[in-house]
Amino acid sequence: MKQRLAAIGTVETLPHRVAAFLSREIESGELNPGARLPTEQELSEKFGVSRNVVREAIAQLRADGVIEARQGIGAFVLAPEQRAAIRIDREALKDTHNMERLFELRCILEAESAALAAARRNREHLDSIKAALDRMGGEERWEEGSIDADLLFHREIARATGNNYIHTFISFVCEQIRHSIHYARMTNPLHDLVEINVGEHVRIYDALVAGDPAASEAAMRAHIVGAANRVGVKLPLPKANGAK
Amino acid sequence: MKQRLAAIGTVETLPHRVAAFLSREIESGELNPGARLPTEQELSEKFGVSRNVVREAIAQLRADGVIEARQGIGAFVLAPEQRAAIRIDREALKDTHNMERLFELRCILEAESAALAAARRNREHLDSIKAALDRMGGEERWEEGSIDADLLFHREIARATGNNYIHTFISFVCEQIRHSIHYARMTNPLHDLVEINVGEHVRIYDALVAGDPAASEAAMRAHIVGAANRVGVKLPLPKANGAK
DNA sequence: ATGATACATATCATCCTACAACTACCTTCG
DNA sequence: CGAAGGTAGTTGTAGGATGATATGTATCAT
Repeated sequence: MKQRLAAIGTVETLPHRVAAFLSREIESGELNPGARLPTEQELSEKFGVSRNVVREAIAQLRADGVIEARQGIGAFVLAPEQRAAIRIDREALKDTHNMERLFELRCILEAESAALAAARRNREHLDSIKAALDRMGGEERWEEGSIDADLLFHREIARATGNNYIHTFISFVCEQIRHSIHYARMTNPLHDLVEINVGEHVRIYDALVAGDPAASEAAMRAHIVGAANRVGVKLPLPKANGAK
Repeated sequence: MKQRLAAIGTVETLPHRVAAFLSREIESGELNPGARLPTEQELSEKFGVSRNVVREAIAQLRADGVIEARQGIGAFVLAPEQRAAIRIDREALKDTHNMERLFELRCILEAESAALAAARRNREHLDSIKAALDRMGGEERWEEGSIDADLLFHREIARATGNNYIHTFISFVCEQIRHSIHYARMTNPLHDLVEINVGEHVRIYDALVAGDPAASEAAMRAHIVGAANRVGVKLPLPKANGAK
């Protein structure tokens, strides 16, 4: 858990800061696709860092498909759809509105995945899910261990779909929401009172055991809407009020 | 478009190769979470590259949250759920089975997003979608320009949800599928015969204009299942056969 | 003997210089 | 006027040097 906290409060290394700066310049439109970045030397002078640091920053942007560097010419901004990775800005997570959007995305992903999981889960999957459920029941409050169990519960369900990409995406989104809640709690301690609703989880588990896709989807949807509400986010989903 | 091709056939730079090697070692389980990586010097000797190259590779892995470097100690492998970015291995895209999984994920994302878009789209959104639709209709064959228009069509619908994360995720998944199909076509030229079904797109657009979430979702789902079939992928989705 | 302090070591973080590889542009020569 | 070649600028790679930080060890006072 110390690891986790260390990862959250990551020290801002120099290359990271340079990359974040350039990334925002691109995101905000100051550097349009096709535009050429300043040379590495210019950047190193501008930021007051060595060329090495600039290179590490550029290497990161290039790995993400944000820019393309061509030897002898320079580095150029690529179109947004050419991104090779999805990366979510930590700063943006501090905005409640973005947390709402994340919950919305999560609801879309997890609800239907729950239906898939219900159709494909096997004994081993159910056992893993049950184990996470039991760990969660131990504590009622929104404690670290309880949150871990909660996330594990959702990851295990995602794994039961047998689709590794679904697992990756759901894990990622859940983790981003975790961070977002983490920030919200720091600025507003009231959230400490929030509890994890075990009953909602049990209903999801039961539906998965029964192998009922529709019930699993409905239970998952209700749970995520409930979870969002408990942290102060209202989810205005059309599907939630029965556009079946 | 030349840019696009250049990006696909990206020259493998040394840091990229080192990062890919380490990444696979972690993915395959040879380096478990918590394990310590060799020192930068050891790695530079092992791969026969300068320490600078190793550092750029490590910077990349660290930015993705795959490893965590701690000054004075070393670099350690993090747990998969701590990843800060989603990145899909290009090699894996060459596997047809993975393409099927991607289509499944795409269907989940886009179907429900289409419902959201139907509820929230405004005039400007509809115009953008229509523009993409018109571009697509010009050519019948699966040509580059037509594919671009197709992807743009889907991106514009994702944008109409008003949720930037949904837009990002859908764009990303679509682009991965594009690459996957690209590879499939190289090894199996038969796929050249595949056409884009304009009718399916029109049905989606009409439902969006009508502002009908359920119809939009159904049309989108049917379209993606159809698109998957046309490239030789069968989607066994429970929702597809009426688990409403 | 024990505990605390200081030192040595290992490792990452950053900086610096140099050269190689590549590209665009300009010059020069036929 | 055209083409070959040279030159400057930029990224790619190499290697070493120094600073910052954590770990382990040795020394010393109590």
